[in-house]
Amino acid sequence: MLSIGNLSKTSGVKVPTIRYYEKIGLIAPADRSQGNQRRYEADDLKRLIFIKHARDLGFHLDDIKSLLTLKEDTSCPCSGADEILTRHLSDVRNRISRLQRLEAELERMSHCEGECVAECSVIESLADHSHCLYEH
Amino acid sequence: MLSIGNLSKTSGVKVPTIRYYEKIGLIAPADRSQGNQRRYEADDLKRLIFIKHARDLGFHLDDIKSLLTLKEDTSCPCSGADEILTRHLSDVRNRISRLQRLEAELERMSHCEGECVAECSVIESLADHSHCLYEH
DNA sequence: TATAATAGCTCTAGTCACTATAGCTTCAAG
DNA sequence: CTTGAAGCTATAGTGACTAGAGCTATTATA
Repeated sequence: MLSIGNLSKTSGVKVPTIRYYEKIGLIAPADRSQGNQRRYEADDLKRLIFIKHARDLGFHLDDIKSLLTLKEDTSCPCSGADEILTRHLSDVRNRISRLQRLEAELERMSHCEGECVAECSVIESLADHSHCLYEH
Repeated sequence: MLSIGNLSKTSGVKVPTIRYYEKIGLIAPADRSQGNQRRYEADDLKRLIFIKHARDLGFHLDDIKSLLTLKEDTSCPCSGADEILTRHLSDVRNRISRLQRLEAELERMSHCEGECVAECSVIESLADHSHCLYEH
């Protein structure tokens, strides 16, 4: 039997976040002690670690909910899980390439040599889109 | 004299977003027509394009506010602008490398070959952190 | 000039995934 | 038995918008 504080320490998920997950129905309402405090078991910890792990990997709570449902239902083929992952992976790749173009742009803008703002390349670049390397 | 709709079209910033920017003080309250509709001039368009541009590059509104202030004050040296940019650039680089580690992890997890969830590598990977390549 | 469609107005609430605060109660250690 | 840490609920705030309701103004066409 774990208190919410211990569950938090063991899982790495903050206490208010655990309560938040309960509130939105991502985890089941916890059992309560006589004094109305939450008490958890090993299974709850497992579920929370799964969630933590998926969040660290950037999955949305919605997708995590779906993954947990798939996990529960041992009969159902896992193509659903694969689809969620594939979608997420392509999303991540998208974000990477957008950020890399951004990086190039920012790199190019940086290291202003002007002394006053009138000559500041940073501000000039931001003001005038036509200097840009790519469309955005 | 531009209506908010035309300002929106020309700048690429959505109408409600323009009103939102006014509300939070990022742009000055617009002049009004006799019928109380917002009317804009060339300078307002310039400022909005600056903002749009900086947002596209991922700057926070707070930083954009600072950049606009620096832009206004033509006397002040632009090291402030350079600092904001440098900070943002390192933030972008951070995000890129985190996403790349993520990508590797997701790639490794993907293409589940199991038929039922008990064998699904995606779900298994999420449940068991010890399979991971890096700490997260 | 009349009318209808489009655009604009304000205000409130919702999004996502938490985080912070206030004011209270319970628990565990000494 | 006391004290301090941990727990409880409920509400509000974050960032950067977005959506909706219910109204008014402008503009294009008949």
